[in-house]
Amino acid sequence: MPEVKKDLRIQRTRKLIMDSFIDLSGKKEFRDITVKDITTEAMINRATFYYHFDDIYDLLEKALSEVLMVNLEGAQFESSTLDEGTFIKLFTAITDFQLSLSRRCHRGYEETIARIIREQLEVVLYGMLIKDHEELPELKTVAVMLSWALYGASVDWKNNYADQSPEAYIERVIPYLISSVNIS
Amino acid sequence: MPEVKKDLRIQRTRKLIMDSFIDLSGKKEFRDITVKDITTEAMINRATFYYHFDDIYDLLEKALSEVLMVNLEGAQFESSTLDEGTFIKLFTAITDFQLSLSRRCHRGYEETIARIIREQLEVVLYGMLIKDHEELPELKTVAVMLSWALYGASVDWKNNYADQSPEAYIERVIPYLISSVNIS
DNA sequence: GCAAATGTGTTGGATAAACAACATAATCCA
DNA sequence: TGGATTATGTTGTTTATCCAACACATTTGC
Repeated sequence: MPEVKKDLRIQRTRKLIMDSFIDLSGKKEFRDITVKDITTEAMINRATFYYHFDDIYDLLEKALSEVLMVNLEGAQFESSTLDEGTFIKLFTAITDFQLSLSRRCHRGYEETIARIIREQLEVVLYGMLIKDHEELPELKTVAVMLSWALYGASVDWKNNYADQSPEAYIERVIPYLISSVNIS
Repeated sequence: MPEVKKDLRIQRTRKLIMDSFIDLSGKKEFRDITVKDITTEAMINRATFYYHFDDIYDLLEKALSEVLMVNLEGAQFESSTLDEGTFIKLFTAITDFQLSLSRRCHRGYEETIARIIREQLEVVLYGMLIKDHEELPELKTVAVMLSWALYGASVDWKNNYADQSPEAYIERVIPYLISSVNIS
């Protein structure tokens, strides 16, 4: 579904850049990482960086999207519908992702990260919803709302319930969530 | 001294190939490694492999040379003359290298490996000899003989003295070696 | 405060590397 | 054995990447 660029050089170069960036993120804060650092580490020319990304924020965005997408694909959302089990898996994928981020200091970019997570969630959720129903504009909105809900829950879990497991946190709520939606 | 190719693409591609080859060598025997394996792992086109290397044996040769050269540079031969200390360091560099090889199964290529080690040694030894003397054809021959001597000693150590340290093995002999050379 | 140094983003021309296609050689396995 | 599959090298064309140079912003340190 993401338009796959096939030229091996493009795949390889993007991988080198992303890997270098993730590697550097483990060593210093985002605001201390320069394009020069990344291209030196990746052994590519700086001009080549700009061939693939608008700037370092564009890279941040795409790198995070990709990492999150890998997490989500681990939940095999593509082959499943939106039942309780996949709902829990989605939630833990988000919390896992946020945990891995918190170890790599992206302070000051919470807004960006939040948007990335929500946007990806939205795509995944919509993909699942149209398996049970048909393609409707209303389902787009449902996906938007559920993505905000899941993201908000992950923030709440991190701030107030980090002592219990993400699974426990979300399982606890699901029955009430379903009934409250059914009522309306 | 090795003609340094400056284009970043060349450096990067060679590194990718060499790293992939060394990586694969840790997983399977040399005779089971195909060019396809290497290029797939390195994410480069097979034709590009042949742009840099004649064939897989050429790669074996250059990869081994490079690894050995790194070992030898660790001994800082460039800044030193041929005294007892550097002699011992050279010897341990060789035995270290052979040990690392024995963990990666290059069975059937002992001849190639032996030649690579001797040729590299010869270059390094000659570089040291002309610091104490001047550039003479005779010193080339001395370098040849010493390189054979050191290599032969490393084989003997591996076969018959592996229970003692390389340092002990070679230190033990150096006094006799020097006097026997002085006599003649 | 102001140089000097370092980083950003862009360009045009040169070149390494991808791709696709081919012929041939080695390997597999029924 | 023999046919199928897989690996080896090679080639012409296309394209991604390099390089060098540029103008401009940001940071650094005296």
